[in-house]
Amino acid sequence: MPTAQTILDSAEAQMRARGYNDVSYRNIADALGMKSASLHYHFASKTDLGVALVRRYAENFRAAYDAQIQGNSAPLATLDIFIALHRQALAEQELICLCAVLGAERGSLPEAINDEVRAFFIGNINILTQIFNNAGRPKPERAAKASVSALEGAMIVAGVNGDMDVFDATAELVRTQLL
Amino acid sequence: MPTAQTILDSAEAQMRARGYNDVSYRNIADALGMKSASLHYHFASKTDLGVALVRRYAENFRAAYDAQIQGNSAPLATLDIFIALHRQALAEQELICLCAVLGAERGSLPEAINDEVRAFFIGNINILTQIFNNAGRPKPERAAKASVSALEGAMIVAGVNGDMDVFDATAELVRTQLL
DNA sequence: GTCTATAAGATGATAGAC
DNA sequence: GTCTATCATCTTATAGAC
Repeated sequence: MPTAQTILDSAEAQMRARGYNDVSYRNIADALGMKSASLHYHFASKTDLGVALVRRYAENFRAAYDAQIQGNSAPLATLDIFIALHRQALAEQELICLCAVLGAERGSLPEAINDEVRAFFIGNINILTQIFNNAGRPKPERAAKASVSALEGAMIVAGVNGDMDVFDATAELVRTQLL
Repeated sequence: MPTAQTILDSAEAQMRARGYNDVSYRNIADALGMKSASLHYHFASKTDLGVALVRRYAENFRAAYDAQIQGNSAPLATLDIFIALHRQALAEQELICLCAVLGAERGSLPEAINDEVRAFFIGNINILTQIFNNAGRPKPERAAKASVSALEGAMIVAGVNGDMDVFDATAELVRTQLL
């Protein structure tokens, strides 16, 4: 595996647990048995690292979604795939969404990173708008905005409370929009 | 106004915009025209400051809620007050909920602070559980968990996207549970 | 590509004068 | 209560050897 990818892997895991500002080049280097100076060869600045990280995160999410929807699934089945994609890492590794973390720290982040976070949210809103639209729901974009918000918030509250039922109850509310 | 309160005021405004880890004793002191050493007289450690901050935030929220519900309002009217309490600071000052920010940074915070954040979420879930219960809704606690999650997430996504409609669309979804 | 060495600045925190 | 002065440590980042 290319070193740049292992750097992003470590950065992602740490930032999803502790936030952008608590993760340093040293933290990441230590976790990989490297020196912090070496990381600057792959990502000249922390901003570069952050931008690359969110971009990869969004691409991976989209790729996983595209791989799981087989052509013309029913809207509810497609929504359940979208929900499951959010649920996974939270249940298995207690990791919340990278963009929920970065979105909460927005005021301290370089605008280039905020732009990528926004693109992730808008991309997900677009995915869900299409699903709700296919189901013939009125105002599909508003349903999509509410769904993205609910699921992002659910990861944070479920994480703090140590209660996966918080996530599942929220997912149920999101699903009612297609029932 | 007591100095301790003005310190908390500045800390709250800054942390709700930039996160816990990007706000320092120096930042707060500068904003107040003081020296960082002086802050340690009022809050010996940053953990003490954080705990006091979340505790005051939860108390203020609860007091504002109690002041606005007049005795026996209808469930939907009461829910709208709860929603409006979340909407205010976001619309007027672009400040998201303190506990949404701290919840996102959970893995880097002292456990004493995480405990206060959890108490805030549980307190709000209890408030909403009572509202949904009064309305005769089945599984009122699950509706409450979903509502808290949705509103916390809505503040983050609305903030990043610069789109208050994200919040309002989410609030609408929360309200459907009483329609 | 990775290292050592280093820079300039920020951080939470303390001691002690006023 | 607030200050000056100071501390040990951490931060992002660079220069240059290997």
